[in-house]
Amino acid sequence: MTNKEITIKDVAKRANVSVATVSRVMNGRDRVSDATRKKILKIIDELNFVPNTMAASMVNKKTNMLSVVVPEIQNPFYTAVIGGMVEIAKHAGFVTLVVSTNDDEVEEAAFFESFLGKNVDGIVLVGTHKDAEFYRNIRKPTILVDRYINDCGHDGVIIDNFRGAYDATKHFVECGHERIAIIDGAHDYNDGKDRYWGYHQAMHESRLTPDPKLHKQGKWLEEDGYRFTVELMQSEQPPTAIFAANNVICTGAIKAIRDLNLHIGEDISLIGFDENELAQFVRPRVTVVGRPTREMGIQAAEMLIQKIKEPPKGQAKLKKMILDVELMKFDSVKKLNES
Amino acid sequence: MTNKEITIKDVAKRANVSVATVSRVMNGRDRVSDATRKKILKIIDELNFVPNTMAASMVNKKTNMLSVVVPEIQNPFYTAVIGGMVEIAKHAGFVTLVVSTNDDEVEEAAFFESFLGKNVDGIVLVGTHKDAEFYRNIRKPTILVDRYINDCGHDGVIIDNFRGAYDATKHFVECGHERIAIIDGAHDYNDGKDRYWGYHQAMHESRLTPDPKLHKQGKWLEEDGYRFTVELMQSEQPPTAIFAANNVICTGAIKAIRDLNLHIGEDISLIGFDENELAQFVRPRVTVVGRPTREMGIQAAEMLIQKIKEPPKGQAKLKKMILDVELMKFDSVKKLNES
DNA sequence: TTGAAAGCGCTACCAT
DNA sequence: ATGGTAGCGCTTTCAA
Repeated sequence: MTNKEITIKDVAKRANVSVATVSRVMNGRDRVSDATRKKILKIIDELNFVPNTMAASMVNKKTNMLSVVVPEIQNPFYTAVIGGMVEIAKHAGFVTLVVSTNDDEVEEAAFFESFLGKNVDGIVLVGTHKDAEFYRNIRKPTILVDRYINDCGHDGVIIDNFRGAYDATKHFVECGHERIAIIDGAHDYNDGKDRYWGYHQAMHESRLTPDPKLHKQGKWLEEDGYRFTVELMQSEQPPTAIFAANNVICTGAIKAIRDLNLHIGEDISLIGFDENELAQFVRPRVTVVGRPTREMGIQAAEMLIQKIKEPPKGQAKLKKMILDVELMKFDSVKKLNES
Repeated sequence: MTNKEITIKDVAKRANVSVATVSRVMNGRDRVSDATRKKILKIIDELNFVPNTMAASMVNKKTNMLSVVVPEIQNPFYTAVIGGMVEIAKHAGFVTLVVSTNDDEVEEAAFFESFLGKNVDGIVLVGTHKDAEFYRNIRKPTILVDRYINDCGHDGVIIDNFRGAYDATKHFVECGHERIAIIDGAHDYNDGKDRYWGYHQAMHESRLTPDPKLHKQGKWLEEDGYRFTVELMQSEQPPTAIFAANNVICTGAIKAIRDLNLHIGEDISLIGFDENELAQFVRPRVTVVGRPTREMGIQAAEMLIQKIKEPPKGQAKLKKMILDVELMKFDSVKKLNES
């Protein structure tokens, strides 16, 4: 009745060999006579023996599992990153586990304390912590994605946020816009901050002074995208263009514009950052700063696996891979300067 | 230079106590004199000692980690289920790892063979396999969600798919529709099959013979929702109503209707299954069969944790929890029977 | 080619 | 209250 797990010992006993020999045939690298190999294989099959990977891991200190830690699993941007990562990892023989931190530092820390955090071979991390210290305490191969903190002690895969925002803003300017609003969230991480300053610089270079009333800063949430768009459009001097600094803010903006009975590209011009379903759906399509989401996961996974296979000796220089963004133009920006 | 991991032994040595005592203070349940406890705690802190959870797990056979295995992590339905599960698990002291199988049986099987699959304490599974055999071979506490196979040997949390489809179809009928189309995918699992038969029964009860040409069966994908909607609307005798049997098929249908320059609730009536962003966005909103997605994750997690804490002795009866659905009516169904 | 045995780092039982 | 020690199931020298 007691359904005792069967172990390597049982196999050895039944085969009249030592556990060492059984271990050898399981791992294949050591040589074993053809006769005994076959015998053992047969018994393994009969007994339906599956080795305890944990015991093995205790000895050779690896688990063949990676993890990807993201702030929220609901955001399509992160699921795309995850998708890219999982695929690469799979081909390299790793299983990937996904962990969502709810953008909460405590939950993030808890993961690293957990069984999981302790036993993965490497981590791709979209971090929530704002202090380099936290990252420096991570002692295993880790790649930071999207959000990067300087002096964190790990390699990173990020995109050119500054340039994305800069290009978007310039595009507005080229089309004759001057009252250009930006809706963003806290500048806790480099990504958001860079986007703001990209906007800022593009404005100044165009000899446009950004009107502080046109900078709406809240959280990186759809509801704030909605709320601020309404506020902007109902203000005394509404903008002619809005730059929505991430995908969900853009979603909120689109909904607000619809509810205000305004028309994108006509009553108000709009550019979003990162693709999102609604921006693709509405007509005219919304121009967005496109970023290679899936590719980010792929690059991160490759860097990570590389690092696991050949641990850098001593203090290798940190690598920061910056992937390019591209302004995907549709018709959500009205040309004000054409007759 | 060799950054050797520090272990319980190091702590014991430094504190002049046995490893047993150190183990005791770590786990707290055995009693230790206040003096030594403090001394040991201090040393643990100084040495920055973190116990190796894997070694502990080898002894007490639990890892405090659960996993939730879903077919695709991009689908908002699954991320909602995951969200519910993770929250409950967290409160109970479990870390949850998310695994996506890409709706591929091989990948699903691979998970169970992996380090992860072997070492979680329990699993919430939206399975991809179609044979009960596969599930019966899973030897740990497992709860099947959404897709349920009879004789699989595990408890389940599912919804009343039949009734959802039945109610939707009835609603069409009550509004005077007779040419009611259904777009669905393969009937590999109970959920999809039940939806079809719910539709079927509602039709027959209403003395309407379902026109085979109005049953479009492809894959459960957005592109098929799109393609079939176009086909239906361009056919000789288009339907007046379409039942889109899952969330992404509904998304495809909405896009197709938009591209055909038709109007929902006017030129064509539409009901979807499960909420989706587009159905919420378009005006008029699309009526959908709402299901308690997050709640499914919550219930599954609770059942799972319960089962882990008190393993059922012998052959307990299997529990299948069926959650209710609700037709969320908006204005996407035209009333044909009003003057 | 194979076996014996020493761990991996921890827990839990049995002593003291 | 504390220590000694036998495992957990496997891998990997070292010998034979």
